[in-house]
Amino acid sequence: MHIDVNNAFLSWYAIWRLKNGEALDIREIPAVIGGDESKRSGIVLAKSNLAKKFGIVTGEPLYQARKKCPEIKVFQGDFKVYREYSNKLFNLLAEYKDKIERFSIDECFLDMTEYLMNSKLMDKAVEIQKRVNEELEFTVNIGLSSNKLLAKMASDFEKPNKIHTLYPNEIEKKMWPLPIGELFMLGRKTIPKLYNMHIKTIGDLAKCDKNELIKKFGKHGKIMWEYANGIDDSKVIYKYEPPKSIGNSTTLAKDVQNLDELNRILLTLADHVTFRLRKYHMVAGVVNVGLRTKDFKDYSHQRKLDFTTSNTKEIYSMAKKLLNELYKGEPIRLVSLKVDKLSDKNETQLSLFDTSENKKQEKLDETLDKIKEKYGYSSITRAGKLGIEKNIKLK
DNA sequence: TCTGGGGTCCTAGGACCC
DNA sequence: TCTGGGGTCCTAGGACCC
Repeated sequence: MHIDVNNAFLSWYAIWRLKNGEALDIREIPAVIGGDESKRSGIVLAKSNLAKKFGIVTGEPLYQARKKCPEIKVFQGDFKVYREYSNKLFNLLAEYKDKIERFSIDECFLDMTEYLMNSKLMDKAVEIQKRVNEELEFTVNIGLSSNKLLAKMASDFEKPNKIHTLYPNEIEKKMWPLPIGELFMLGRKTIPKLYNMHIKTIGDLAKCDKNELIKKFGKHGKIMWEYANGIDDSKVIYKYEPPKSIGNSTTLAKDVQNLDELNRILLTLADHVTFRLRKYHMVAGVVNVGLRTKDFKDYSHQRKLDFTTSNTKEIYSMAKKLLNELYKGEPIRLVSLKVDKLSDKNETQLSLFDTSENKKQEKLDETLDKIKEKYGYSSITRAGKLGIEKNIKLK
């Protein structure tokens, strides 16, 4: 069973507004959840059903959405609200299954094999949908099938508040007529290539020669052929999986063409990334710094550390080195910092160079983290950063 | 006032080893 | 008798997801 919240960010924000005394339900008007245009993050993150009728799509710039529908209302939303409602949904679902794969903030898979066997699966889906409607006051689409890919494809059929099945014997009728762009894992780069090969529907793709696709697209070719044929043997992953990488990036309100300023932005990112890393009790083995120019060219440098660490100063020191190698002096739109090759702190061998200076640094991080946990992330900051943070936004 | 932010996985090429 | 073959590790870039 795949469960997908309809217009998640917008629905959840709408409910939260109503609970906080607002009269207008933004689900009933042409509305979107969007970024902040003055900070150059003005894109559509979610849309109401009425906004969808105007052809507004997720990910497009707000100004384009406004061209499609001049009276569109834009709301900024609130990530804390999303997390709260997401948790409510997963707590409700936990009453049905201990095995839940949280696929994203608003999507999950449930392994309902035992219900599939005694053909009670549809009854369960109806019951879950009804409870979500009544108790949580939003709607979900539910997809049912014999594997994850088909269940996910099914939940994407007609919306909102619908339950669909897509069993193997329904593939030809329900999935093959759809345009290839509807298939999971076919994105904006692959679709035009397939179109050039006169492959326009999922059915066209399914009937292709598998080996030809592999020759042309490698591993991805194999996956797209299998998905088009409804083949997927992946399991519902219900165990906690620690993150493999942690990163933060920021689009700057104005392009920056100054290495010192980029370094200060990087320090802010380093503070944030390492704070999150330490919250997971993990250490990193690789540091990656990326830049996006004003023409949307992305480039990055990464380097392995001689040791693993979660210390702000050490990560920042490497990040700074990488930025200095990377930066060629052009106007920069976005700066990113990512740590990779993560491992559990307690399972990591102590560095041979675990000096008293390192211990002091670790103590400093710990102390600052505690203050941030207790009084809020921005309760304490660096003197050198005061005044520049208006060009950066971090949640 | 044109184009977010956080992730995972894959590929290609180069360095280096035996 | 100019330059094999197999492997690992590392880095840069890109595709895709929500």
